[in-house]
Amino acid sequence: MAEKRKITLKDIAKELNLSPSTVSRALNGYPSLSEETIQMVKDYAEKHNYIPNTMAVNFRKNRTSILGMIVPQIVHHFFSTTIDGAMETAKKHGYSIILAQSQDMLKDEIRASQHLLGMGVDGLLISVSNETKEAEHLQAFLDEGKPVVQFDKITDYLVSPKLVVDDFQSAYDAVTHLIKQGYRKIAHLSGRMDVKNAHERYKGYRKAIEDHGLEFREDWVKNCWEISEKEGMEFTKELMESGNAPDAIFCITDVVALGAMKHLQSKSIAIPQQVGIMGFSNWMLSDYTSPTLSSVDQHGKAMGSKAAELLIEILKNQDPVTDEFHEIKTELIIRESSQK
Amino acid sequence: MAEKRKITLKDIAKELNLSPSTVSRALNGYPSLSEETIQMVKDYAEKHNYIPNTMAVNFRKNRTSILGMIVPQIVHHFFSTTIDGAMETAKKHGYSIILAQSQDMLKDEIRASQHLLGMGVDGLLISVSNETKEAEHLQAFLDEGKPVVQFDKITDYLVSPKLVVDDFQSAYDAVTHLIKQGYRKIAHLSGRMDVKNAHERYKGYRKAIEDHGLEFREDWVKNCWEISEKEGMEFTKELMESGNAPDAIFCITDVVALGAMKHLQSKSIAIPQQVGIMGFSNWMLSDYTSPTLSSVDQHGKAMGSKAAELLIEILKNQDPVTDEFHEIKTELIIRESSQK
DNA sequence: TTGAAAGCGCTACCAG
DNA sequence: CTGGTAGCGCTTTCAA
Repeated sequence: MAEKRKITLKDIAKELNLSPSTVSRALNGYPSLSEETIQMVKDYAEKHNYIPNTMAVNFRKNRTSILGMIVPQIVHHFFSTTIDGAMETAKKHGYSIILAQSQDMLKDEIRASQHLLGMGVDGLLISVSNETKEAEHLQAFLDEGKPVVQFDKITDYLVSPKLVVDDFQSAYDAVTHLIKQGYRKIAHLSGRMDVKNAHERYKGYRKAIEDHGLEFREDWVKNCWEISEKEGMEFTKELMESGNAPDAIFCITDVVALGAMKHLQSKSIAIPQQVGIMGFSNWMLSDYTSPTLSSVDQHGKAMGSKAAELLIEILKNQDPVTDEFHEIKTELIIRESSQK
Repeated sequence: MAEKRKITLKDIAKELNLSPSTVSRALNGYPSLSEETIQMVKDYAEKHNYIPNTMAVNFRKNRTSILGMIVPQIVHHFFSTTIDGAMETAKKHGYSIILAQSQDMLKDEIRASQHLLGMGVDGLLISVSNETKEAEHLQAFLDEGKPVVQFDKITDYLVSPKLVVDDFQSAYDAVTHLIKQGYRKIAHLSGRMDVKNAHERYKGYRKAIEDHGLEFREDWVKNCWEISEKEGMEFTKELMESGNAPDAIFCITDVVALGAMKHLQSKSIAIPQQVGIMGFSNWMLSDYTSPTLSSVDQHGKAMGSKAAELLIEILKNQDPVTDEFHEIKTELIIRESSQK
């Protein structure tokens, strides 16, 4: 590989009989320089294709213009949209993003945090794993003066700006929609109750049921651990074969809803006529299933974008990291599976 | 934000009455040091939580241990799996990845390349945009001694290792499967003929048709430009309403196949009985459509992983960048849409 | 086995 | 308006 000797600031200075400082200033647009000097330097730099050495600049300024971003999984429609949004905004402000994933395991999240911290990222965007019940590894960022912004899956163990959708309200609205469609016996395939989003959705579900004078039954709530299609199938089977079959199911996320639909269809139970289904997250595939799946869109791209914006704002203004909450509006997407 | 003063190599040296060089050597495991010195330094570093300043190391060594990766889109099942694979392998070798997307536009690809080059990445993994018909912006990496590895969507304008699936053979096999199922009038919703993958698939389709003595008709080949569901619907409509309706359609990718299925279903044409459908790429949703969609899995994760491996290999051995081809095996996934 | 010292490329402070 | 210069933290010769 042919290494091409790169021209440096000093080279330009020597060639132009200027001092390195002057050249630096000219290139970085400082005010107190004569027009002609600036032009001369810029012309020369352009002509000789000068590229500043980023590593030297980073080193000197003690910053990298790189943000770290940790999500549970990259191969996941919602998270990939948040990444998309974060990258777009980061780019706009001259930042790059180094990605890492936790696979929803604390061990991996800690490893990734340390790696990113070691890399010298300027700040961190994170959606924590299901297992994250403490935040020492994140506090380490704050201790080094590097701000952290949490989004979607958050932990209260870290004082930092937090960006979420209103899971409670979204679930409430989704279930209310089912009720308005005439469903009366609504079950819930929920998630782990120690995971905040899941718990909020559960509360929203329950509140909607109770506000509308419907019966709340413990045995109509099933906790999915892996949030998988398989669990959706199995719990739906349990529900339907119990003495008290529901006439609608509100699912913690679309993949669980798919499992529910698969089971019902295998038993020739008509969706939405006999049983209505509501998902959550609005995965891309929800529009392609048969019947199409009603869901709640979380506007992942907007969320990623906003999270990056918050972080960059803190970076630019050297703001202190505070415990503020921000909300992204959700959108109820009504398709076939929930319309009687 | 409370900045905590980080301890440096010099601090350790002073404290231990050693020279910085000795400390550096101790920490980096040089051979010619006494056991006790090494232990003393390591203990001290550990105890005082010494973290080397990556920026200084990068600067000094003139490398970042960061790989650049450019894909057309991140929010795309196949590409997100390649990213997953690349990240996993990169991590294993101590590399990080900075992502960028081209949105399938040359302009954005060039911008991203320059950005990554400026960031000082050690090498580049890229799947080029549809518009990439020259490679100056990629050659710039090679000119600086930074290796480039292309994967999936490649351009011949750059001499570099290339990693692809055998689109020709995969298409040939997929179409052959349709023929064996008894379909005789097979159409093809193809892509842009100036995009290599698309052209290869087209050739595979055509060869399979001809090898089995079936009729090849120009008007059974429709070129999709955006590779969208909408195009899938429209071209399928055209095909079905022409005098010569096909009895199977081989689609350039799954999303086009979904469009085809939507149109057929809107006309109550039975899949796979009346018309068989074959996709390509094996998007996650192919397993959830009704009927489920047969497709070709490209093993994206393996591809990303292998691409990273090739790049890191070059980096480690300082190998020259050569024009070698590597192949990832595909897998024909037969589901309902293609089985009469 | 260890130390001294140079220097990577750049920025920023202090002078003039 | 411009120059001189120190120094960021680390690695790596060269010398001892």
